[in-house]
Amino acid sequence: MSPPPNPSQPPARASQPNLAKRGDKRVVTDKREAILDAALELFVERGFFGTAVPEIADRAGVGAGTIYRYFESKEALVNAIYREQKTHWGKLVLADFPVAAPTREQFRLLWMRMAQWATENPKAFIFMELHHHQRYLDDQSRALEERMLGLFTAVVVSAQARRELKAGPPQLLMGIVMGAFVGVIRSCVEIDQSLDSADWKLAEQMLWEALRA
Amino acid sequence: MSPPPNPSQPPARASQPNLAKRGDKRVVTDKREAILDAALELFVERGFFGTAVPEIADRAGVGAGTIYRYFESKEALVNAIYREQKTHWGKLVLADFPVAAPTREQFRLLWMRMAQWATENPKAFIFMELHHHQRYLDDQSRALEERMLGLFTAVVVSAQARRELKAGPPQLLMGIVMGAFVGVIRSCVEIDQSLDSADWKLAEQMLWEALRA
DNA sequence: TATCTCGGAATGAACATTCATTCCCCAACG
DNA sequence: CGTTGGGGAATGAATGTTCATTCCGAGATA
Repeated sequence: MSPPPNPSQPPARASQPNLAKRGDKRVVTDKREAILDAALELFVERGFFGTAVPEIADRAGVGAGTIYRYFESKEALVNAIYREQKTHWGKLVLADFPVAAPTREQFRLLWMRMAQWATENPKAFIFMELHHHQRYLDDQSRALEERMLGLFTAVVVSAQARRELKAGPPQLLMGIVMGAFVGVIRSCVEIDQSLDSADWKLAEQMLWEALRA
Repeated sequence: MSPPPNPSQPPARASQPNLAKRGDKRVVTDKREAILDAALELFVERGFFGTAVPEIADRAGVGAGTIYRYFESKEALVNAIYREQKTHWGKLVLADFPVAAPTREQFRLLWMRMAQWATENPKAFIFMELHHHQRYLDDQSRALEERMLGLFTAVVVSAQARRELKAGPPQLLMGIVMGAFVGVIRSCVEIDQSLDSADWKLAEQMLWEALRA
């Protein structure tokens, strides 16, 4: 019953700085980060169950055991990635959201921010899409998902109230937009080249025409 | 080296009718069908690697070994499902396609047929979407996919030539439409209730407004 | 030297697949 | 009409493999 190293708190954060004097967190973060990156890629390529933990270790350039110093289990790892990406995404997309702006502007902003983020992190986007609602996501991840969904729903509902969006189940409108967005990402990930900004604008225009009242 | 039963040819078809006099194929088909159905559901719920073969057997109400009388391997099983569904879907959606009709009509027809099929077989639709481009799909399945994609691309390109659809990469337009469609399906599978026809029409209208020139 | 992180072989559980056996159907026979 | 035997379908325990997780010795740090 001797307490094992606590994996939810990466070694360095728990102890005193074990790194170069200058408050340079990287020595610590590096491995954790490498693991997260490798796992993200592999989960996207092969799925959660299709990915073996030692594979993740190989790609991250660490030993298999090391993963368990940073994460309690494979499941904890996937949840960590999910939450980290979702949070990051949410912050970027919703930062300073112009609550009072016309819906047209709001939509353009959301779409373009999403496009930017997804262009820079296409794998991360696909990851979130893929793992959405999977049974290995824990309550905390689900709650996060719910919360973000709620934010978007509120925006949609209020825009509908102002008659700037078509009436209809908010779920439906959001499903269409998010689905289309994923479709766009896929259409470029599959070709393995990123969309140019003209294409993104075209897509934005198309979706707006779909949504507007 | 004694030849094992050939799994690609279900037992009954190879031998004399082993069933009730009346040319009733069901005794044979039943198990194969039950396996396909169970596997489809489980693959949708848990993914390919997340589903254990004996689980499939349980849900199908057969012994684990029986699956291997009908399919060479788990991989062969998933490919069989994929091809069967894709083919079925293609036939239904593209039957008597009105090549000369206005694009508006063509789109309405395609959308509504897809909606009907997906409403009747939501799991099948999600299955196809999920397994699309996975590495356990074999060349034959991929080729089928390509062929169907080609058909749709041709329709889009020719409609663009007639200036009835927006100009832009056909991949992009198709990605948006299919993505949005999946989004709609998801929005109702997740709520676990099927969309009513008004919602389907609304979605169709929205997407058409996105596409039209 | 004392402490702490790492790597990767070792471990036990779970899995896909196999195969010896059972079960079922029916035709032949008494 | 009841019994019996053959043949093939079905089964599920057994098999070898793969995997998530653990463990321990080796280095690094101080």
